[in-house]
Amino acid sequence: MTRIMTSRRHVIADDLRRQISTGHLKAGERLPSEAQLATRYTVSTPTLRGALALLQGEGLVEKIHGSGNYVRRPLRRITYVGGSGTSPAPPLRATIRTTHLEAHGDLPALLNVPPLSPLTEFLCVSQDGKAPHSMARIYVPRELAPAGCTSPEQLRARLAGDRPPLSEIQERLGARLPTQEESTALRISASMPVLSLTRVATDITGRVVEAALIVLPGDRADALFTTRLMANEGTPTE
Amino acid sequence: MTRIMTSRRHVIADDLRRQISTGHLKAGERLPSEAQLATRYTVSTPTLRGALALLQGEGLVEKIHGSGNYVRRPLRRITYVGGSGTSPAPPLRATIRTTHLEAHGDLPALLNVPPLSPLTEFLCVSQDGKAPHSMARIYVPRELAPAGCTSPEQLRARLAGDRPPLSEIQERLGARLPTQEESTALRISASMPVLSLTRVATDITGRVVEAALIVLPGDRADALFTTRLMANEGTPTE
DNA sequence: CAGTGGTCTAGACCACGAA
DNA sequence: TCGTGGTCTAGACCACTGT
Repeated sequence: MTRIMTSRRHVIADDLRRQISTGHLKAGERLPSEAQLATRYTVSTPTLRGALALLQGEGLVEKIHGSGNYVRRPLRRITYVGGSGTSPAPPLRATIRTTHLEAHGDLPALLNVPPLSPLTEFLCVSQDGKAPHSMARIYVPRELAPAGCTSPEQLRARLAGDRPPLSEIQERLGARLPTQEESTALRISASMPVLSLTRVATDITGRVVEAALIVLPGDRADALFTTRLMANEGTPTE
Repeated sequence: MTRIMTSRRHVIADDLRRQISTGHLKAGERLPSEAQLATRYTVSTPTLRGALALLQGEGLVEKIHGSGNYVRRPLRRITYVGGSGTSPAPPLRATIRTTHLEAHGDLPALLNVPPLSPLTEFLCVSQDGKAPHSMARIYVPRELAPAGCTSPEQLRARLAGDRPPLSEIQERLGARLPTQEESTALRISASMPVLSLTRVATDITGRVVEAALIVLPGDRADALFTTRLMANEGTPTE
């Protein structure tokens, strides 16, 4: 149908894509300046920038203002494993910032606490080498987060003791474009989708122990859920 | 930081967004032509189109080539419920096309069958009123899909009888931009992310009974997974 | 400072949709 | 056919990065 959609930027993008995939342009390498490329392809700069925007949207090229366009290094994929109540990827370094705040916005409903009740937030940015790989905000009722807890792992370990055990983990996933903050933190273009994950953990008393808002870059992350069915599946009557 | 990013298209987009949210521009209504809007805001057409592209990316505006820009109707959200082995949304009408083909590409690995083995594909596009809401390709080994089965539900019902019961459902989710086919079928812009879901159902003999590739539009769909934990959670020694 | 990308202009021409 | 959006040009000027 609309298959002959061969605008100039697509032709140029195809050519650059080929040069990248054949190793003619190597990972990390800087591309010629946009002006040079525009001359080479005999197009105007907006057209050439359109071609680069396509590649940027595919995660093949990273633009750095004032510096140039760079071929992105191939990225290790990460898989978020659902249902376990643990954060994205164990073997990654993470930068954690702890903040005390009061429940506002969606948080009271998420955590099932009154508005303005005290919470502790852990802002975690996990790294894989130099590249950021995920960003998470973890919220915990403050009384469950003893002072001195600087990471959710510490917290979980400390809570494992005399607290009622967890009973349910609910995870909601969506796809959207990143906020400006997210695209900066994850070093992705504003047009790269992110997998947005909201995880709520409830203990057997029905109390919400933790809510996590996790953002994973769409070009190198996915989420995996495995459900084992018991031998009682007769008619799944909704 | 880069908070003073007030380019013209952002100013224009903000103004149009406000007009939409205040009802000054009503849902379904056609916006003035791009030329008129460009004159009104005293910008060039590429700049105005940049503003519309922002709104389009947010799902507020739908462009129809040759016809105009329209305010999108507010959309009913749909939630895919994971772990149940059923397709997106029961109360929606679906258009189904059945095709016979041979396993190729990723399908042999997904279904754990030899390449070129016969499969049946169900292409399901579910509708909510006039708006498409999801798109799914469901693959079944052909010997499990008796002729006359024209829908996965029929199929499931027919298989419920003497077949070994299901034992595991694995669901992998990612966020990405739609293919051209998907953006057309789902009537979303090419820059609107989709939630991509791959579901594989295995029976207790280890045989893959069904693989489904499901695409949900990011602006009106999410996926929900609920995990009930048994009382054996000691130390998650991962 | 020089070089880079970011934004914008004021047109032009083409492709599509509806009457 | 005519009005719509889609693409493109050949510049201009601003903002950022690195030396």
